[in-house]
Amino acid sequence: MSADLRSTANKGANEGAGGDEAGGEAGGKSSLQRGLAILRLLATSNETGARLTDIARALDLTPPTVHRLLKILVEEGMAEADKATKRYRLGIDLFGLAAQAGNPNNLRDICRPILLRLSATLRDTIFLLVRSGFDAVCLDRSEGPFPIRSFTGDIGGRVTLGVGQGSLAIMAFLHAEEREEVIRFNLPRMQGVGIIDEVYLRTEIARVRDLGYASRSTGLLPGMSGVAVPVLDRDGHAVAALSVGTISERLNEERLPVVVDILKRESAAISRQLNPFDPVLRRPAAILGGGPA
Amino acid sequence: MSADLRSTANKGANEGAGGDEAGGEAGGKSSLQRGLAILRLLATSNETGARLTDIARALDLTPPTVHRLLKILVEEGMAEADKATKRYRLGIDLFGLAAQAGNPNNLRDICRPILLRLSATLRDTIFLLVRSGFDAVCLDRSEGPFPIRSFTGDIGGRVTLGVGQGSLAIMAFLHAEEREEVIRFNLPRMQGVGIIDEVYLRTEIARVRDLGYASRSTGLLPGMSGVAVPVLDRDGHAVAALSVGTISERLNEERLPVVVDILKRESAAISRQLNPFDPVLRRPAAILGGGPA
DNA sequence: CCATCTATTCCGCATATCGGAAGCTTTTGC
DNA sequence: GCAAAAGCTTCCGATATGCGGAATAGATGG
Repeated sequence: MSADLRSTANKGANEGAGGDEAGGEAGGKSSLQRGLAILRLLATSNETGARLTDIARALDLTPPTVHRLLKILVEEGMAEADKATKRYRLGIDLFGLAAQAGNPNNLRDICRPILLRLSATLRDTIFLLVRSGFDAVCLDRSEGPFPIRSFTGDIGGRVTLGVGQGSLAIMAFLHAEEREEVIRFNLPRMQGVGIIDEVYLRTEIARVRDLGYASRSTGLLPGMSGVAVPVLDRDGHAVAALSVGTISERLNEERLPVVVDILKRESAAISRQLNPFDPVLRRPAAILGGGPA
Repeated sequence: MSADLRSTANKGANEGAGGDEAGGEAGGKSSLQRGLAILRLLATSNETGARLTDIARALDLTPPTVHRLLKILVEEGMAEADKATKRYRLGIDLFGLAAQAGNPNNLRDICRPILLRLSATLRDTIFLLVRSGFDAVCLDRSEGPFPIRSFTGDIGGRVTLGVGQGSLAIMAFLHAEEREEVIRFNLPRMQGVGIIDEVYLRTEIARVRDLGYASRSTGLLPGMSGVAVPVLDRDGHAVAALSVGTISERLNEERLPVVVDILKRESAAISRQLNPFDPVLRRPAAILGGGPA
């Protein structure tokens, strides 16, 4: 049972009153927290949608409360009610919000064509990870055509920083003091999911720093492997990572250097776009060059 | 009955040419509304971030209130505080939410490669629009290399359904009764932005239905034009639209048929992916749970 | 070093929120 | 087709919750 990839990890540290333990589902007390809990719940059941009473039960709230909160959420565009099926889904307005979220320099937009290209070239799934606190978050993903895929990391999914090649690549290229902070905080969280031994972790980090990429054959899943390179800012610190997830056979001694080479080249391309001298013109923009298709 | 239907009515679309209207009014009354108002405000200032007092002033709230709400939002991962600059930004968790939002059948994932390909082929900006209530929402976008671009529609942006080629293409292929409902509701909203005349609108819709694509030379912006095709479900009703926005010169009599042809082909490809016989295997097939790439 | 602005804490008051109960609608079961 | 069950929505009083003024602490800048 692996760690949770979903965002449910953030249980508030505030367990004030005893209250009901049990499921410990959700919530907090403020209506804002409850509203957000509803949104998170909807996110997990968006394919089918959730009914009002389902939500109430899952979050241990009463129907009237859920009704009132949902009404607000719908009015605000954060949720949508399918009148026909009486089911609620996340609202599209959230989409507009998130298009801006946690996306420094429009990293996602910049990287998207590159991800597409990489997944087509390498025929494997490519991930774009960024750091968020003590986690790495999957900012984007592009599936390759290879029939066996690591499903790892839906967009928005989190991993403990240091677990997995992508987040290891990020960690290796953080500021030294930040890295120390992360190691200190994350070591306890890694129990059972990855590295337990601090010495080993530090050795790995040093190796990644040295090589410029992360690739450990002993993946979390038997038979699966990954290789990742950091995306560096102009100071040489990681802002993100490009990661390939595939079966171990496809990262053998012969192919690995090729993949690493390609990844590094694309990463450098991203860095270049991230650090233009003039931050305004981010696109090449060949003036008037556009002939008919 | 009636009351709760007007989901999308309140919020103005944010597409005025650069006119960014300060996030909007006071949050309302409930703390949930206020919290969401803060998120929306953060979305408009994400590049730079917003300070606590800025938010307080913009939303007409007191600093303590904003402070408390922000604290909750940060705890819940919906906002992030840059301790260094004392500025708040949207949190990455929003990203995880929105990856699921308003995205039936993972339309976005399916379409992304196609958008990329289209923008590369046509050298213009391609939009993917879906219907949301009485609006069309930009679900994705891929910029083409042509130096002059239609600014229309950031991701998440809304347009009144019926205004613009993309939303016209959707409207033309709705269920008849839905279309009537939309027309009735939207006609008043179109004053000044587009069609005012119901007869003309109906003529246009009929033409689009007939031709299978929407392309009016008289765009909203002088000199700019668009061409769009619907993305149909297996019943022949629109679930989305693919739209090209460019300058009128690039959609002349010679090129237009070519573009339309390409668009139609890609749209059909999307429809095919949308309507697999087995709706289950749409997802890549998760193998176990757990680790990052 | 003081002046100014901002972020954070505290606390009493009032209001917004909660949930039980009951009406109303839709679905289920027969 | 009817009765029963489940779900959705409205109402309303009690109370917890969130609000904002005032005060404190921290940052900024002259």
